[in-house]
Amino acid sequence: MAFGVLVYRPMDWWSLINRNLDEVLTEEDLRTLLESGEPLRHYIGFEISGKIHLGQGLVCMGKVKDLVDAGVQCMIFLADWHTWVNDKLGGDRERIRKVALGYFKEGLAASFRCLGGDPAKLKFVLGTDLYHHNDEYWLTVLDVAKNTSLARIQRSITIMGRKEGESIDFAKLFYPAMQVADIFIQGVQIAHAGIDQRKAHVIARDCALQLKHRPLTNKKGEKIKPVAIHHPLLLGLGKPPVWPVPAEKEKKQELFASMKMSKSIASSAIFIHDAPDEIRAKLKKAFCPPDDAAFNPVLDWTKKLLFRDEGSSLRIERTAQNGGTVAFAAYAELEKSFLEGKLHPMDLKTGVAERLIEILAPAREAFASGERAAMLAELETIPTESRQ
RNA sequence: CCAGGGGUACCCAAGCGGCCAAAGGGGGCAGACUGUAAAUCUGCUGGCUCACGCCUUCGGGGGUUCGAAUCCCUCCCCCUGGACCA
Repeated sequence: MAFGVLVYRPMDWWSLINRNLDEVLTEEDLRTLLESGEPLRHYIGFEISGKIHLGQGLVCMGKVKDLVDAGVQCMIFLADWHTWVNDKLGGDRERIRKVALGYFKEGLAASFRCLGGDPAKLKFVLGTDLYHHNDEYWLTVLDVAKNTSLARIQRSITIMGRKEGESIDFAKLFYPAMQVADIFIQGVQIAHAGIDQRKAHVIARDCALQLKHRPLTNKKGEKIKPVAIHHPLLLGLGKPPVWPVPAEKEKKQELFASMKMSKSIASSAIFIHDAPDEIRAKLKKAFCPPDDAAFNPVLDWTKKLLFRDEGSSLRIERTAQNGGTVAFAAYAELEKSFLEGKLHPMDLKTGVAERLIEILAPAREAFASGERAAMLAELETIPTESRQ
């Protein structure tokens, strides 16, 4: 649904922006923003780390779609510098830049099309371009650094997919401050990422009112904190490292992070351009306990990918012997049926696979041949991680 | 720059002159069992071979030896601490 002219309808904005999220920091600040009537700017940053999986292609971009529909100016930040600092893609800056503007940009655009969006409405920004001849940026990095502590930066390196306490080179300590500075230098009121990026956003909010050089301000010129919105992560398709999952909430959170879809474990993830048979095969191998809904990747995906929109439905073909074809009009209905044993895991898997194959058709076609196929082929020859 | 500890197959980790293609675990793959996966059990898991066997591996390079992952030299890298700057 295209919005030729922006229509200011705060309550619609609210539900679009707020839905399917793990958290909003804070809801009150978001409300204030929406009611201000100011044009809203959003950003989400991506490390250029390899193939685009469904968490990035459908969950991240799904939220971007909501924001675009709500009339927010959305920026997709291609974080080539961060990628280099984090030793991804072989640590070659020129190659990273090339993949960012080639494969990655094209892949995110194709993902956006899978969601029914028009990529022309997205603004892609490359880190290198943002920082070029921009002393203000590095000033902002230092301003952020002056307003947080070393201990806090060290704790925040989990945003890089690093373990707390892991030995790292010093450059990596710049990463969180750079990520925070990206928000302020671009003047975005809405910073968006997965819940795993929470620590960076909390630092941004905590130092927002102290910044001297590039504070975020409202139209009255008052300093404000950026609103942070965090979408959930998808579960990886494999069995959780600890099973059964302990009941304590804190442990659950930690564990959930270790169970997220990871592109370094190929069988845990599906990529936007995977072939139909790969999608079927990966789902067939997925962990799918018939009596657990909380840590069941297939149900998790069903809920987050197939029922993200109100009014979604899922049709599952079954043989007459297995109960015949069924359709579910809501996730809750499907989950109930599954837990009652009326919907067999294998049938759920094939149903989910077939629907995903449909959804991903635009991305698959985009990368099937020509220039984009070449970009993908080239990417696959590059090691994902390495120290220079 | 110094001291100490390390670098072994996809990962962790034993081995410390021949019996080492290299124990053990994990992971992966295949099969059995389940209308899925998991769990459990069986086999495979450097390359080429049906196989005997051959070839390439133990951070890089160079030596010693009939023979080296194992000893010596040298270089590189990682970790812990120290020194330098004061």
